[in-house]
Amino acid sequence: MGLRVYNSLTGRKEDFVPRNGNKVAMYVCGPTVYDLSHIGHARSAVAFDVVYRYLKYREYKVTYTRNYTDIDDKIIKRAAEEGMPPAELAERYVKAFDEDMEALGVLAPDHRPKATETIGKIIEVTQTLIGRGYAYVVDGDVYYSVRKARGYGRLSGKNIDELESGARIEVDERKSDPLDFALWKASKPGEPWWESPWGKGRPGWHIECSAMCMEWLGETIDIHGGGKDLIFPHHENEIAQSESATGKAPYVKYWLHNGFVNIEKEKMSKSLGNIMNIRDALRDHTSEALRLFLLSSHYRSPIDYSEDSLKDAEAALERFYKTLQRIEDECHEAMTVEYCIRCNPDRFTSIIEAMDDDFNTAQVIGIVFREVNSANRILDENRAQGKAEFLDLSFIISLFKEAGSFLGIFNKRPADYFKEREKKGLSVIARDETGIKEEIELLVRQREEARKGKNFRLADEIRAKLLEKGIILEDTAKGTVWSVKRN
RNA sequence: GGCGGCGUACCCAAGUGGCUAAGGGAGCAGUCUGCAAAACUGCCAUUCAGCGGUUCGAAUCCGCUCGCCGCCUCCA
Repeated sequence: MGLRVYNSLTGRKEDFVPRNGNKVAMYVCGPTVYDLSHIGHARSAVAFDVVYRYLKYREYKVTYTRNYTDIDDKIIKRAAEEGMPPAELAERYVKAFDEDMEALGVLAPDHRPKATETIGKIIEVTQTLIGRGYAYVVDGDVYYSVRKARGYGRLSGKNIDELESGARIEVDERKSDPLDFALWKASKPGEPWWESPWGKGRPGWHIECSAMCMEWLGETIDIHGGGKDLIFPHHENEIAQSESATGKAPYVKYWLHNGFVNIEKEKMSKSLGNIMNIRDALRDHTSEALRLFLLSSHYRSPIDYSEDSLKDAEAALERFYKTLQRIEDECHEAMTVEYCIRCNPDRFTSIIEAMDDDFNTAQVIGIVFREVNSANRILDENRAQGKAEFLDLSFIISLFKEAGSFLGIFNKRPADYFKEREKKGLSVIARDETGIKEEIELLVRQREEARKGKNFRLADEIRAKLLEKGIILEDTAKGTVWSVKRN
């Protein structure tokens, strides 16, 4: 059994067979950079990051391209509002997006082209479309003739005639059909522009992805990803453009679409005012908790973002890293001994089978936590019997490493995780207070003194006082450890 | 109106024809601990929105009903 993926084009899971041996060309629609990215962008980026990592893990030679849409109406509008050049605004949010991606542990794709760096190819494809009779020019605009496309509506399951009758599209008299869409837009005064055979103008939205795909990956590709909302019209239009420009079909062999992040069961939208930015979410929670939350459901299902979900994810992560820490402390050999992971096929292959089944990360996470439980059990037993049985533990460590390599979680040093956790936690209980750490540590030392003197009443008072502040104490063999309560 | 999806315990969430319905969070009890915490052990869905059908066998397939959501317009 190999990898199977759900293909939006056919509506079912299919065996994944790349077009050329083990080479995979993959393209994912990136953000339009006119504002900070929200957790919906995070979900798409993380979902396809896992796809990318897993394909490489399965030894495919993957070339992954994700674009930045750095020129469009929203960017121009926002730039005008802020009184800055559109290019500068776009650059600012490209940088912000990259920072967010790094925080989330999203690997950089092999190519990250910008629309504005691909104008030459966009013009070339547009010209080809005109030459082949699929597009027409009106007053410096160029439109694509949807009715000329073969198989239009196949991806989204739409029928052209029904689309037209129910169209809510503003009627532009210059288009010969309301369904036609712009490949090239003549620039209005004050807007950015590029020289073209049809005059000064800028690209339409859909064409840039077709052009960047061709430029960086080729005329046809294996995987194309994006959010579910891009299926229509964006991806439908991309297919029409690319296939009619190159004469090669299918443009994309496997279409993969991720589900939405909802807030209170409703889609995030500017009009509802319920957008959750990545950085706002990361103010109080570790980035790994956000990533774990995103990977705890299947990538195609809708997920509901809430503070509680993030807290649950954080609690789960703490459980994981506490266990890892225990192994490090109590059975260090397990960390260093090389264990042949495939020597324990039944426990290991279940994670491969889960991933092979359309990237079932939720199931893999379940398996990882089952192993967390085994590890703790072994450690308890070792403690009771005073011996270090590390072979099984080294298998578990290897399993964590393998799963972590394609999930992009579970692969920090425990100390680093707890450090980040502490930082986020402290910022919640004392937003601007400095010296809080010293204060806590002083109290902890005082309590240890009290305990040594068997003054348990004072010790308990100090513990209660700290708990009120949101600090939890744990008395371990190595001394008292404090941490910030989740909330 | 057209197209698509979903409904699994207190919450989140895997499982899509056949072993005891994963896992996380919360809760309850026990072990450990000065007491806690953590960890471990046990408990927590004879049942998968409801009804009917197919089948030796269904949470999983089919039909209907109810409820929720998305796309059809810029959107991850």
